[in-house]
Amino acid sequence: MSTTVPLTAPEGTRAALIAAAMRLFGQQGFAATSTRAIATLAGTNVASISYHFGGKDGLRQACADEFSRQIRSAMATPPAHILSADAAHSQLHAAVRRMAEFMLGSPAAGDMVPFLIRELGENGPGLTAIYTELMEPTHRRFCALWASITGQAPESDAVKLSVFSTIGQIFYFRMAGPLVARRMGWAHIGAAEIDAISIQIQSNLDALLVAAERP
Amino acid sequence: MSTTVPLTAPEGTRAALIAAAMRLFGQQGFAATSTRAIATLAGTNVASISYHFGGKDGLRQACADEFSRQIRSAMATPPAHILSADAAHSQLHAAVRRMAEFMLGSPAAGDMVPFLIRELGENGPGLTAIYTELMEPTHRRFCALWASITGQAPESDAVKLSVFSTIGQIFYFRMAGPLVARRMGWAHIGAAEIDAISIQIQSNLDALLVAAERP
DNA sequence: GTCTATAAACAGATAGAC
DNA sequence: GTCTATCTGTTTATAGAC
Repeated sequence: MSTTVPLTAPEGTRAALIAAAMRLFGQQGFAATSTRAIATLAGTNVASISYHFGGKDGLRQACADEFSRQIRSAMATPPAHILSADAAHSQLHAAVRRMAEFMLGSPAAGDMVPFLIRELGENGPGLTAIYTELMEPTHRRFCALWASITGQAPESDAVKLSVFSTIGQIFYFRMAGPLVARRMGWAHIGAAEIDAISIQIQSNLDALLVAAERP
Repeated sequence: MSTTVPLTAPEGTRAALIAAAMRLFGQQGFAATSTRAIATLAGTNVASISYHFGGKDGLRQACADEFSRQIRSAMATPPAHILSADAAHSQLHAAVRRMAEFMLGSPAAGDMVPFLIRELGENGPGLTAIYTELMEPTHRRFCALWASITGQAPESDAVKLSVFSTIGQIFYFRMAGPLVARRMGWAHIGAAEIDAISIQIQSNLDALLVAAERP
């Protein structure tokens, strides 16, 4: 059913294995994916997995590392100096919108978002690297923007939980996508549907910000 | 690490198998769980799985059915007639709070919530039954309450997405629990932490309702 | 209905040729 | 570095005794 997007241009067996594993882990989950299937998709043999990564677990970790690496290079971290409330508001909106479109519009994200979702659902070992290198900085930056808007303390529990609430909506709509589509009467989740969800999340964000400004 | 709660009082091999499978599927996922482990935990033999359920897949479906059955009997569906905005507001708050505590405070929910989370993450076949028998009615009821409060059309896209946004937060805090705890500096998610999350979600709910009332 | 024993396929890891 | 062949253990499913 998924459009058979070709794997990333193979620059060596090692990279091909990571690309193949990321796709299959994301589609079927870690336990359900055999090393043989990975090797076949990568155009190589099973033994190369042990050679390059020490085993299936090592390949999983390598996928998580590659995930963090690609996302970090894709998301240039802006300076995020002290901002006016209005500027922070625009930045936060843009960031949330970008994340929503990235998470929901998988074609752009390739095989990485399904992999992340699986790893999150399975509480995989790769999450530690992804957390420290990607999630924690992102969340911290969102909190800083949030605080610039509402005047709250950036690292207060209230701000942290509010940011999690917003990010959580994005993740939920991604994970429960099929169920949401069914309830909404959507045949599938295309550009229009992603737009509707994204707008809803941004509207929710504003509602939360307004409430936080007037406590 | 998890407190070794005894399985539900074994009333026959069939029930014991379902209880054991629900726990192991929830803890490790479907693919990572062997039929032998299930049979051992259930105090029976592997062959009984094929006998009673036709195979591992049949057992998974039986778990999903049992899940829906238990939740439906636990959640008596109130009449939900036409309500004043205030009454609807109280009911919606109570319902969201109950769901949050149920989803986050797993001991009360036993092995069912982890199973549901796994099934959701894996997009398992059991979800169809769970959706039609549990999620759809619940979501519909929430929408009705929401509409009674804001005056919107109960089955409008805006209301449906708003309800999903609220429910989604609960699911996210459950799924990403370990990550959230780490960022919050929580050693674990106990009663106090569940309370903090629940209060946050209810506060978010109010913010969304206020925004919906004044468009 | 329950169980033991076994079948047949598959898993991940590795030895060793090239 | 890459590959074939193989080892060892495990998987689900089933045959057949009780």
